[in-house]
Amino acid sequence: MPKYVNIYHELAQRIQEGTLPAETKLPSETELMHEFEASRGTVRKAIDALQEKGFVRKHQGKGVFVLSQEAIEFQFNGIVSFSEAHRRMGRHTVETDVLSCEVLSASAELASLLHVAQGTDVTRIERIRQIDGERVIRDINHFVTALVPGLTTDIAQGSIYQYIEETLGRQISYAKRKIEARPATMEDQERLDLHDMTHVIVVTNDTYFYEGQHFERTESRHRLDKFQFTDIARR
Amino acid sequence: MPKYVNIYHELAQRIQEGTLPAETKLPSETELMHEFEASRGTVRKAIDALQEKGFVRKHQGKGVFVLSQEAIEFQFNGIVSFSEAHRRMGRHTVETDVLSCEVLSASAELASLLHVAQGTDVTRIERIRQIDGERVIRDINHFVTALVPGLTTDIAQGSIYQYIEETLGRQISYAKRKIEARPATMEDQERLDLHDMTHVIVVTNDTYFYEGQHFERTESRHRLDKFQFTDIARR
DNA sequence: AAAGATTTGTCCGTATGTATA
DNA sequence: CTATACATACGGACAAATCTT
Repeated sequence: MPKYVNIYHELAQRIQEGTLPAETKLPSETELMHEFEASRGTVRKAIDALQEKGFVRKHQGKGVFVLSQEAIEFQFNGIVSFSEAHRRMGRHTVETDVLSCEVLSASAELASLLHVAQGTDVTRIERIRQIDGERVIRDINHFVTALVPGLTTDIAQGSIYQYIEETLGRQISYAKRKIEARPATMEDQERLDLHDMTHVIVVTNDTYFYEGQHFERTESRHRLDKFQFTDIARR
Repeated sequence: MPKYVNIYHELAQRIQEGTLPAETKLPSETELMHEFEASRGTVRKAIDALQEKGFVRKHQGKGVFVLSQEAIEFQFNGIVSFSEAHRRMGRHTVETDVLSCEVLSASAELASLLHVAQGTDVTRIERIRQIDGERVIRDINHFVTALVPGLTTDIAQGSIYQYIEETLGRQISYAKRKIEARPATMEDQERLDLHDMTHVIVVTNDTYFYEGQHFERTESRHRLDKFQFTDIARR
């Protein structure tokens, strides 16, 4: 592991333990150089990483200050899958039913959305998520089969992202999200326990690999009262 | 301006102009060193910034590759105010009515949310946003008065963030957002044109200064069919 | 108010390691 | 195996912002 990563971990740990409390100043770069027997550039790289992750804030001429723990806890933005998201919340029963998992030929519309040629093989997966016994989320995934081969019902039952990253060894880079409310369709009413709610919240997700290939478009349809999205925006 | 920023701007411009098209490789660090008469570290810092902004992707041993224009256009995440957001969308009439702008004493609940002592002065602003003549958004802001002094109805009519950054000269660092659907309250029904819609989408926003001070909590209540949120998540 | 010390920001040059072609 | 390209690390110099004397 690179030296600056070790320094980063060491400092991050001190901050999380409280050895370096919020509002206090980090040792100066010169002091850290001596403590870790590293060059100034290496120490600076570690501190830059700490700032990137929201642990500290640098001020020219003043020093480096530890930010509040609260700011640090909010690092769980990024791409969050359904199961990841609910593990964080309170105790809930979560169950996934895979309704279908099939390879089909991309229509003109879908091909355009996924940036592939019409007729390209696409794997379509439809899943229902039950929380505490109620069917409240309906996920419809479309994967470019050539980029994400070997999908099965079994995999869809668990975490598809885990399969992509660990089994296929591909790295996910970024996702574009759109969140909006839409009138519930007939299919939504059939497959979800909507009670008398007339709308659903639709989260449209386009996900890209590190190399920039667009490999997925997913529509996630949520019952109004079971939807929540949390996020942190930096600038 | 620092040298690496100049190099960054120059390369970013070439990418946006198409002089460096997507999928192609950037000149190597050695070549850029000669072209810009800069050291390797300086060139690397510029390239790192390009990658941070989503223009390029670095690959050890291979080179630096320009990403698609589409990926680049999606840089407008971050903290987006109402008026900024609608300038981007199509042609719409947007009007803001300031219902109230008053300083009050923080209740126990509000004080806890804003991390201040109970009884601290808080400026409360309530605004209605009309799009194409329909009242569809209701914003309720709470600012810590000591941190954001001098707010008036006139300022609330325009952009409060612009006032904070330009007039007060303070830098906004990050915002925590929560998006969820809630049953419409009586006040929502009075002050918005909800027609028969029973729910609103509530965006709760907590905003922090660069120094880490929590200065604002805002609730933005949207009519279901006029809400849309777009965002890009990197990891 | 001015001078000096401290701390972070930028830039340079060099050397070596690691992944890829 | 060799060459290329990016990654890491070191050391030194000066600039800019801030704090102390």
